[in-house]
Amino acid sequence: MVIATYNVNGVNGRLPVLLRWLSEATPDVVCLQELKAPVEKFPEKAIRDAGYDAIWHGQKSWNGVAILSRIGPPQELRRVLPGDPEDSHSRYIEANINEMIVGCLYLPNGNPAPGPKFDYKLAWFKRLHAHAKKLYAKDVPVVLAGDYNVMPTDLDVYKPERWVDDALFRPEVRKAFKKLVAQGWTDAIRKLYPDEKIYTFWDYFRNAYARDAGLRIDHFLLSPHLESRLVAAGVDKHVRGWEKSSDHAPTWIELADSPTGLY
DNA sequence: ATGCCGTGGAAACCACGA
Repeated sequence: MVIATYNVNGVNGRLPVLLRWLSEATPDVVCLQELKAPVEKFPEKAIRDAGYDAIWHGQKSWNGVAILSRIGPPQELRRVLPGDPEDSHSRYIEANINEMIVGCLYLPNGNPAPGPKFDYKLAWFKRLHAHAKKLYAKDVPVVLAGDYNVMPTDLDVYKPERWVDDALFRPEVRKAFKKLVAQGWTDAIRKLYPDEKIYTFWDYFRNAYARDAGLRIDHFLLSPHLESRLVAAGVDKHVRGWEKSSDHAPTWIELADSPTGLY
């Protein structure tokens, strides 16, 4: 089974790219971020025609997350990260798919830092930490996939010294990610490739993609049930080179069949 | 060091992204 995460940067503007990648890669489950579309403008029919059931949580102009599946309809568990009734951003959606919990998240960018946006990012991280802890305690297969807007280590940035004061790389944020993983989660890409430079994002400007001036900010955190089944992972980097591409590339993991064969 | 590119929405510019 292949699970992917892809920050599409506008699901309607990128629809041809998304559909092309879906037909080429045929992932079983896909977490999308940055739909940039209200709930009623989600391209449900095109996604369905591509063979996917979907749930989504959008809002006008910004944010927005979705979970696609071609192995059975995602059963929605929640569409809000608990802990702040005032939070109006659509940044989290969670589903049960064949006895596996899939959390799709779009963590706030946080720039400029310091400032209210950075405070919001850290607060969101704290809520994610609390929720992830509860999910972990369920002792069931869980994957938390999405755009974390964090480069966990120096290896995840083309030029770390340039990013030390950025909200994606500041010590507080790296520490928050580390603390989250320390609950017992596995960073899937790093588990398989502990020493390799692997990026999931390249800026649109300054020729970043051609220079491979990238960042690794899209991650999969796996509970122990799924970590034991992890057989492959990668980034569909070439998609970033397509016309009208998002600035992120689709990132994926492959899991061996479960012992029960259910998922 | 920097929004240089790109999106969406409103209004012919602005907010936002990483």
